[in-house]
Amino acid sequence: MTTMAQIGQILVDVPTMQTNDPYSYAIPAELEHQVQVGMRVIVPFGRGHRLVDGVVVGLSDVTSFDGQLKPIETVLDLAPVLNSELRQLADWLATKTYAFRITCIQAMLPNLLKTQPKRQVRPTTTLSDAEMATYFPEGAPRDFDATKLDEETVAGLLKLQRAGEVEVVYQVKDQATAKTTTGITPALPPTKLNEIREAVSQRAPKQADLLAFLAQMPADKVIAQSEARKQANVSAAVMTTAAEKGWLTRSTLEVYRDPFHQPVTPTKPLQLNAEQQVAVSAITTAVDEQQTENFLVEGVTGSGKTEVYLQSIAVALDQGRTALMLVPEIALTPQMVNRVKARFGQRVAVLHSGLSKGEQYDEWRRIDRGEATVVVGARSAVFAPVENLGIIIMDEEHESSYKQDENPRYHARDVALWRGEYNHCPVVLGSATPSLETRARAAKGLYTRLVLPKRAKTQAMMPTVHVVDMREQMKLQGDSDFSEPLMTAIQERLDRHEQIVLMLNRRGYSSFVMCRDCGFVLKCPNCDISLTLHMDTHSMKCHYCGHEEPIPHVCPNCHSKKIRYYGTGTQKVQQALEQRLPDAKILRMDVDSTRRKGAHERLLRQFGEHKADILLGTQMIAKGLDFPNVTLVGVLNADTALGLPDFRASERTFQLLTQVSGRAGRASKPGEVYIQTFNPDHYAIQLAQQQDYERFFVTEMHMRHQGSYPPYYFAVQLTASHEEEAVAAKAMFQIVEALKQGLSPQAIILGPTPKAIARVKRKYYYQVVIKYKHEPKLRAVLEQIRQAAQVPARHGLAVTIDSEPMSFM
DNA sequence: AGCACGCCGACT
DNA sequence: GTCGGCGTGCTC
Repeated sequence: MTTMAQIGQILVDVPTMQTNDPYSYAIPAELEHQVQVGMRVIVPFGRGHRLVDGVVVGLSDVTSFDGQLKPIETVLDLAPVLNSELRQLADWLATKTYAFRITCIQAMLPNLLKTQPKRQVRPTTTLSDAEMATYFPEGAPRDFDATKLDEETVAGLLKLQRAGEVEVVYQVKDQATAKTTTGITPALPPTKLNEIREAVSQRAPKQADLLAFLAQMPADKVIAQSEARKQANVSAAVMTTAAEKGWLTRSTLEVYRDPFHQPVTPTKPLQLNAEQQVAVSAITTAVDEQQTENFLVEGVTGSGKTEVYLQSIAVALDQGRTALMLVPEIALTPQMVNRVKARFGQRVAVLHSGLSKGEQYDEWRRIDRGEATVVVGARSAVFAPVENLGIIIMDEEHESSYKQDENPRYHARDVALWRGEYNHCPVVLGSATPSLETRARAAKGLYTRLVLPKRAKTQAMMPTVHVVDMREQMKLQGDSDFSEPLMTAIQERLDRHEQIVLMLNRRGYSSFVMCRDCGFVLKCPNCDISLTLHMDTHSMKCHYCGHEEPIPHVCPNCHSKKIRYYGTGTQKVQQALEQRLPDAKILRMDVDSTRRKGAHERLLRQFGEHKADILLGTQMIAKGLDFPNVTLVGVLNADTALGLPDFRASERTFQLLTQVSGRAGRASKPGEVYIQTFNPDHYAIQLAQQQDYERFFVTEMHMRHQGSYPPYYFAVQLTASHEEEAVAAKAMFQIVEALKQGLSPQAIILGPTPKAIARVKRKYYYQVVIKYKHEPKLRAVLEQIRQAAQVPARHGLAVTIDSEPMSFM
């Protein structure tokens, strides 16, 4: 071995622009053999002895820093948690998303690997009884978190600190703990154990059982005590006796928290149809040849995309490579996971937010150790530490949940493409309704387009889609959530014992209270949006900050009693439906009814078992569910999304309607879809009715071209927020000034404007959007804005940069 | 982020 | 004259 490095380059966990580059730390002799690049460490940082955590990103013998180096305090890991690929990815991501490097690294690691820094205070001398009683009522040392203590205590403690009577100590706690259980191993050779067994008293049959069990155990194997007890059929007491008598030794055994303990029945690859065959062979050729060829697999629900994915993955695995499969969070139902597990068994690891932190960590370790070679997960799984990737799949690539809406504001698709290039492996993007960006890139030849036209299974007929003009319905029967044609169709299904899915766009978005006399709308005192009526709690709630107040019976503005609900929420629709169809069983599924863990799956299972006739829900029902007995799908208000001030409104509406239509009519029963709308002539609705994605793509591309929107232009959105509207507005005007100065005249600057919902959680939001084609100075200008935003950040001004935002709202 | 240093007004 | 407010710069 060559001489060990003397200096570690550490990215400290202090997200600022000045600490975005690594700092040099001395490696003490006793840590020389432990420290490796990619490990987490604890280092002293700043004056005093504040401890922070950090990540080793380099080792060297020299440094350009000419001051006194501080030594690394502790090494937190036994093995690196970030390999070379992920370290490079973090750097790329930081540049791409204008985020701090350490923030990117944290986004890549499981939550449990985040340390918890803690401050404590303790007396340095003997304090008076009064002081002890005031400041250390529960003894010393005590936690010192200035944000949680009252001002008086903080001030008092700081005073004592200045006087040198107390000191602040720092701790950095590593949360990463593996779950353990007691393991046992035979302490004596089998012959000896058998001897003892024969000598043991007749009145101790259980001890004899255990001895027999131990005798047949492999000598060097450790098994869980609980497992041994089951197999030998003995109690814990017998185990303890055996340990005391020296027959076995106990040890600590590391176990995984397995989130999917239920057994799955293995499946075999299905017979492919011609188009599927073409797709699989194109993809697997790229896998074979280790090419960074990327694919767009276009196929409607039931066209057999998943089978194409699974068989392509199988080829990668056969070559000793690994696979990553990304799905939207909402589609990560046990149904989906089981399908992959059924094909690849123990090799599959699952990563998503439904798992506990411990389970996430364990799945992550199984991947890290190479024990799992197929990873299925939501957005952040794109950072899974799989090595030697042979294929990356991203299902439902158009889903907006692939974009993270906090720092780092990355799109999982971009990360997937980066990793595909790094690993020389194909990336497969799949969707029935690809995002315009992706479809446009396929048109340019950047992705190979593979189309799966038919329904794979029974050639089930595509559903008939009816558009119901609600303006006419209004004239005919007044204000109702249900049109006549839809009600008739529902009744038919009920008579035939078939099932119905009804979708309401957006949770209670329009269920606000309005005064019919003066038009007054009850709004949240903290946020700039209407409060939503919740009949379950009999209160008005704000969906942004959670503010809650009683339902008004008198208008606060004009004191009229005609203050009523307006618009529609799932609960109100459910009530109306129950009234009109007293015999139908209705299941409601929205953010409120699925808040509890597992509620989502439970509701779906109930519906699958036909314990209800009608499933009523928000967008979430449009995705990933597959019930053969559903022959009618109704969209109650197709327009809500259309009216939003967003360039993607049509795209979203089209995707949603197409997707939900796919829920109707599987197997042998033909399906019908009713779309209720006030805009029956809108192209997004018309083309969704005709299920004509290609024409929608062409039409929408034309609209985007007209409006200079993505994918014709790149876009960056900047937001400034502050408790005082004037501060946020002023900051945004200054930003716009800087942009105008720095950018070329070709750059289109939209704004500054207050955001569509200008006030959320007591803060005002202002934004600007830059649309551009070629703007070499953009990075420099944005970095300068980022730099300048640091000073006012101390006074609560938050500036965010979102490259390629999902919407301009 | 969090700490010290330094510059200002209000107090013993 | 000093205590303590906050604005600013720096942390290997």
